[in-house]
Amino acid sequence: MSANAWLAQLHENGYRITKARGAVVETVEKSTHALTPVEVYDIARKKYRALGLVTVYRTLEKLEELHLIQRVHQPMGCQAFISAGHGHQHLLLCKNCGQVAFFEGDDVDALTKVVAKKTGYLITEHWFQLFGLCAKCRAK
Amino acid sequence: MSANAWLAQLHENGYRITKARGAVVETVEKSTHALTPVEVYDIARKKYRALGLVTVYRTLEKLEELHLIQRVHQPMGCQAFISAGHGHQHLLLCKNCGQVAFFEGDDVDALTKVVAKKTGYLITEHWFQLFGLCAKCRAK
DNA sequence: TTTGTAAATGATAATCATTATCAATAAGTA
DNA sequence: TACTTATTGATAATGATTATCATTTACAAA
Ligand SMILES: [Zn+2]
Ligand SMILES: [Zn+2]
Ligand SMILES: [Zn+2]
Ligand SMILES: [Zn+2]
Repeated sequence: MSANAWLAQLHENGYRITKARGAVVETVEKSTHALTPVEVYDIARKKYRALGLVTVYRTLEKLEELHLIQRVHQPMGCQAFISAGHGHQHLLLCKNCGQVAFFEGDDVDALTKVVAKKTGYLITEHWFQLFGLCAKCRAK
Repeated sequence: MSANAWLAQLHENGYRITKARGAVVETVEKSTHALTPVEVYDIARKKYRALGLVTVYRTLEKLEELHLIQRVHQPMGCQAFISAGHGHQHLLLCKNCGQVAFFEGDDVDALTKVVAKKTGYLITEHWFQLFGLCAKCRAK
C-alpha cells in the first residue's frame, strides 16, 4: 500500500486530503520502525514545515481508526505506531535498532482450547509478539 | 506468596519495611485485577490514610524491579500492574470485568524457529496474551 | 532501651504527554 | 468561482509521572 492509497482511504471515509495529512501519511507509511507522535512530527515537518504536533495526534487517531496503522507495545513504552499488516499478522521487533518485521502463520488454536477448558474463559482474541535481534544487528 | 513474603523480599534487598509499603503491598498482592497507581492509592489509603500517591509510584517501581508485580498491557491502556506469575506464565484477561488469570504451557518454539529462519532474526523473547470473557461474565 | 544515620515519606512543584478550545484557513462540492 | 464546513495551528487545559526538599521514621549499633 502506498501513501496515496492511504490518502484515498481517508477520502473515501469522508476525510479531506490536506498537506498536513500528506506529510504524516508519507512519514508513517514508509517507516520500518514504530514512530511516536513526536518522532512523526519531527520527520514530517521536513516535508511540511507548518505542521503542528496536534495535527499529528489527530491524524494518527484517524489512521488507527481506519486500521492503516497500529499501536506497538514495548517494554520501554507503548506510544509508538507502525503501518498495520494485512490480515492476521504479528510483530517481531529488534531490541537493538527497533526494526519491525511482520509474520503470520501462528496457530494458537490448540493452546487456546486447552486454556479455555482449564480456566472456563471464552477466549476471543490474542496478542502475540516476538522480540530479538534483526540480521543486521546480529552481525555486529 | 503472601504480603509478608513480599515485604520480606523488600527487606532482603535492603529496603525498609514501612506502613506505606505495607498498605501498597497488601493491596496489590491480593488483587485479581490489574490496578493503576491511582486505584492502588485509593484502596491502600483505606488501610493507611497518610499514604501519598508518590509513594505508591515509588513502591510499585520497586516491586516491579523485584519481579513481584508486572505491568499489564491492554488496548485501553498500559498503566496497570498485577501480581506477577511464577516462572514462565502468560495472562488471560476478561474484557468485561478485568479479571486476570494466568496460564502456562505455551509452546512457541516451533513457530519461533520458522519465523527466525524466514526473517533472519535471532528471537530471544515473546509476549503472549489472551483476551476473552471469564466464566462469570460469560454466564450473564 | 536509647541513639544515630540514612532511607523513606508526603507535600509541592516541575515536567512530559495528550486533549480541549477557538478563531482563521482551506478542501472540495455545487 | 463561491460557499460550506472540515481542518488547522496556536494556545490553554488537563492528566500522568517524576524531581525536589524538609521532615519523619526504620532499624542497626551501642
Ligand atoms: Zn502496552
Ligand atoms: Zn536491529
Ligand atoms: Zn495470531
Ligand atoms: Zn469477567
